[in-house]
Amino acid sequence: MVRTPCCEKMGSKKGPWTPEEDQILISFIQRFGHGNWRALPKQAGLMRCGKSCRLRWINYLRPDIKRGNFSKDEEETILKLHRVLGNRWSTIAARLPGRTDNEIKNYWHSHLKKRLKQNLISPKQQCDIVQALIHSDHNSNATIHKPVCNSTHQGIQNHPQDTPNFPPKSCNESTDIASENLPGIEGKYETRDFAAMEKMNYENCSNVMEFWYNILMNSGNSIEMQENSGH
DNA sequence: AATGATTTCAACCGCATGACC
DNA sequence: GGGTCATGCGGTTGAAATCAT
Repeated sequence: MVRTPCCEKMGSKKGPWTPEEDQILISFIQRFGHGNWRALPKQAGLMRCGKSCRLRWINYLRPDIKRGNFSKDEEETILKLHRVLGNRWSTIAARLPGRTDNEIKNYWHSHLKKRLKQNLISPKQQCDIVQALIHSDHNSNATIHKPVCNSTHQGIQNHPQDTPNFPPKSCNESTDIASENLPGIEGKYETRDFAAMEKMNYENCSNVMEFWYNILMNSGNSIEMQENSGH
């Protein structure tokens, strides 16, 4: 399949945004919103492609962007979530209000990456993180985010791309699992999440906690665990 | 002060996915 | 069912800033 380019290559400006361009984009979005990014630059009178406008808005111009240094709490949150989720920056960003996936990704590569190797956590700690995720989701009515199946029995240390045979070849169809079939879990699953689920057999799990824990541990076996354990 | 090395981060690129026709 | 479009995501790049010598 031949894809058309996301924007006209000819005449589309690249490189750093000027304050004037920023102002045009902000004014336009404040007046008309951003229903169609592809059409936006033409309508707003910007010599940029829609993709560039979208990125500029999301990563820099949005009014709710929190700028400045990361707090200790934010740092810890990123570290913990990364252990569970891997390089799923947008999922991590969703839990840090005002921070963008790009910002977190940059911060990770420039500041936090070095700490990863010397800071592996135990399965018990992973379990704690999963509990925290689930409880925060229950409290906020947010969607439970899906960790990737890339852990080892030593604790999660690999990224998906570092994991051989991941995702499994047998799970290549894009299968959505409706929330009604997965009590306690909202939303759809990505293919690789389904792959993880297929591996550990969801039916063997008695609760959400166990389900996530099994995914994290990349285990085909059920484990004994009670939701809210330790409380 | 000069300069080369390293770090930071905004922006770009290519790919995946879902929606629509 | 297949093609196209629109969007979102993660990886990468490269210019600017900062640091070390």
